[in-house]
Amino acid sequence: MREKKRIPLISVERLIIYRRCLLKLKQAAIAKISSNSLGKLTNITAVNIRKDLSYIGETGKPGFGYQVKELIVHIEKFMGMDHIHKVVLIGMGNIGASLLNYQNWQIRGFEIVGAFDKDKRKVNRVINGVKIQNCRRLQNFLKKHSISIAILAIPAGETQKKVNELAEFGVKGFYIISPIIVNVPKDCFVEYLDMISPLEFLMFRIKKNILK
Amino acid sequence: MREKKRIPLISVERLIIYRRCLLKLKQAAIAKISSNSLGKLTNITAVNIRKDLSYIGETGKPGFGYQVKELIVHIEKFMGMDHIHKVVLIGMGNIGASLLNYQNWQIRGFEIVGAFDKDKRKVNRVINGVKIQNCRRLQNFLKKHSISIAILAIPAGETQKKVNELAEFGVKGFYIISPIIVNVPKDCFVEYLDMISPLEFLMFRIKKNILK
DNA sequence: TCATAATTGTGAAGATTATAACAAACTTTC
DNA sequence: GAAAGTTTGTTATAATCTTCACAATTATGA
Ligand SMILES: NC(=O)c1ccc[n+]([C@@H]2O[C@H](COP(=O)([O-])OP(=O)(O)OC[C@H]3O[C@@H](n4cnc5c(N)ncnc54)[C@H](O)[C@@H]3O)[C@@H](O)[C@H]2O)c1
Ligand SMILES: NC(=O)c1ccc[n+]([C@@H]2O[C@H](COP(=O)([O-])OP(=O)(O)OC[C@H]3O[C@@H](n4cnc5c(N)ncnc54)[C@H](O)[C@@H]3O)[C@@H](O)[C@H]2O)c1
Repeated sequence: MREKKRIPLISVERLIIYRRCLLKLKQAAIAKISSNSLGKLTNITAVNIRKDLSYIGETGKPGFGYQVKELIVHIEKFMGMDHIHKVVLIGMGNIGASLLNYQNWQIRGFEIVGAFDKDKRKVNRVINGVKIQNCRRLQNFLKKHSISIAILAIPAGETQKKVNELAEFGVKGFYIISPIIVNVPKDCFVEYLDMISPLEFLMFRIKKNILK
Repeated sequence: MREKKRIPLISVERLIIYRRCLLKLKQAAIAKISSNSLGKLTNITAVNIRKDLSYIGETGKPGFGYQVKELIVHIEKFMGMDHIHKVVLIGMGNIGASLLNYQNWQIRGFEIVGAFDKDKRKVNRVINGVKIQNCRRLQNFLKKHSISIAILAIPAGETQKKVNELAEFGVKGFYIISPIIVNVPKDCFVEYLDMISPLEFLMFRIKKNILK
């Protein structure tokens, strides 16, 4: 038999959407769903969904569909969401504070265990039960709690510097909330969030009348 | 001659990145750049960049590269960023307030001209020079300023309802800042921002050691 | 129980996107 | 001003991703 191809990353991105949607179904006490119905809820074609799910192993029953709870577990297992991952948050301005106030971290698989800022006026303030710390404590904190993921919500101009520093402290994953692209050491991983570009993209689609 | 193919939307997403990067270069008084250097700055291959740019017409000079300022103008023209687009912001919680406090709207091509919340305690408060209004005023406001784009930063459960309402008021573009997928009328456009999924995706890549 | 309907999983085909290869155009250097 | 070096734009090729088509499996209902 030919070797099974690795799942495309774009399928993984959709798995995240499926899971998000399935969690809502579970909450609504809906026990089963077909690829067709899930497609209606996510605006993804049914066959695309089935193909995506086929990468993570058989999960459905012909003539029936998918057990919602089972499928959630299956996706989580595949994605390595076997436990709550601890992360630190750097930069407690508008976005940093918002993220710290976010109420659904657990369900998404994360916990913010440390919040840091370089501004002394913000240090020691408590947001949503987490005390903001001085950045000087970062190195020790990361070591003590063996954290390897950081969310950076600081000005774009500060970001590369901070990434370098954190990489030295052993951070392997960076989630950058700034409109900037950074360089990371070869064994590190980085993802970006530019909150404005989807709006620019939307504008373009409206102007050119591209409904997708 | 064969008809020129329409630009792929994925190329448009990259155009947005190029522009963002070029604006920084311009600010740093850098006048020219090659596809190669731009590739280093954006982590996109040079040939991919040239291909993307070829969709919007010839813009570079062989043996030289691109004029930064020219290229910015060219991209903006192509994308229809010929003026500042006015948008309204619905939901003045953590994210809504952050967005209203964002300092670079103009450079990204937008202006938030109205902010709305249903919570009476928030109404009439002023953030960054914009007074928060009661949602009841939405319809008139949209009409008066002929706004057709709304950013929704309200709880996921409220979003579909609000979209329906806004669509009736003539809004054509929706930027949804919630982990939810909505239905819009056929002639409407929607883009999403889920702030957490990139982090889930990052986690997956770390676990499976996928450096991209 | 058997026919009919629903639904999955997947190989093959089709569509889209990225990369390679290279001629043409421009710059720099001697 | 000719030769060498850059860099673009584009065609051809390769890789990736989506959709089609359909056999296989399960549920439903007469
Ligand atoms: N606010 C928005 O809606 C919005 C929208 C789009 C993009 N962004 C981007 O998100 C990022 C954060 O935005 P924001 O509005 O929260 O900014 P902000 O200015 O409100 O907060 C930045 C925080 O980072 C802290 N900081 C700065 N340098 C630091 C360092 N080296 N180490 C630790 N902390 C440091 C500051 O003290 C401040 O508290 C920025 O890059 C911004 O461009 C924000
Ligand atoms: N805060 C975060 O970091 C974060 C992270 C990920 C996702 N999100 C999502 O972003 C959205 C907004 O998050 P937030 O933290 O700003 O929420 P929030 O609760 O702080 O703010 C929501 C605001 O919307 C207002 N509102 C509610 N219903 C409304 C309606 N029908 N019309 C007008 N206003 C209404 C509320 O009064 C409130 O001011 C949510 O869907 C949330 O899940 C937030």
